Amino acid sequence: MFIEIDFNSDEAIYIQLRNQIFLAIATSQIKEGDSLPSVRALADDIGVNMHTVNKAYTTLRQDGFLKVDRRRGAVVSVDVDKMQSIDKMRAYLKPLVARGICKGLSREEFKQLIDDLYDEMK
Amino acid sequence: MFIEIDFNSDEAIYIQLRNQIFLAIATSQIKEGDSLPSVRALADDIGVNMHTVNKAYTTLRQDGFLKVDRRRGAVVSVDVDKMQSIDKMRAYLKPLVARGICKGLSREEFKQLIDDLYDEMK
DNA sequence: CTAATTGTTATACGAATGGTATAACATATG
DNA sequence: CATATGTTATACCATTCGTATAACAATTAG
Repeated sequence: MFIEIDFNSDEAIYIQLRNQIFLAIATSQIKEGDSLPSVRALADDIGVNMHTVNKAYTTLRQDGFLKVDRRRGAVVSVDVDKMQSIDKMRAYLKPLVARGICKGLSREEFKQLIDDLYDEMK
Repeated sequence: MFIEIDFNSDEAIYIQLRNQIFLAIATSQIKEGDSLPSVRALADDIGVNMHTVNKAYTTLRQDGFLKVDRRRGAVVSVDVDKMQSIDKMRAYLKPLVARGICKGLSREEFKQLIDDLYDEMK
């Protein structure tokens, strides 16, 4: 699989897992309609407990990235709600932009980062 | 003061505190060289424990936003290291951009958010 | 049909984190 | 000298994170 967990990170495992699934979807390594490994299989693969994977899947489902089909497992299915997505993103970005301004980052430097990351992923 | 804590938030108090200090510096409500209230005074003001404020101040100091002067208390003093700031910001932004791409946000919409937030703060 | 695998849920445990509560110390201020 | 400061230490409680079993219903494979 495409998952790499850093067990020495201060970031929770289920958060790392969630972020890497974001990344895999964004970079089309996983596509809409694809199934993810079962919680047990993935847990076994990356060497963590089943519940840790289940927690990642559950948050992804709640945030509208997965749907669970009894016969197909966890299927990538992204709910798109532009308004809500933008509102959430603004809330996430706000403290980061504030931090950046404090550190003297210009909006051009910020936008360059966005461009770089988009180029890296798409 | 300019601080408002949401005690029902799932975000840790010391994180909310830190973010609002970011915001206050970014919007020039607090300026380089200004002193922040003492940990005890601010704790008393917003109704939390001294140690919670101390934790926020400590992380702000470690991240180069404050310096502590024995005679002047916690003084706003932003260490600027462009390279390091950009590297850190890229790491913070990466999972957010991935999330945005999944939800169908274009890079223009992303940059618009950045512009909005900059306009709001500066 | 049977056995195995699936998602889901429940419970329990240990470790770490978040927040509170006192207390103490050295330094600086009035 | 008395007060307020930043800092540190300890203790306690609740919550979270991760792990460990276990069980259940439903679906799949043989």
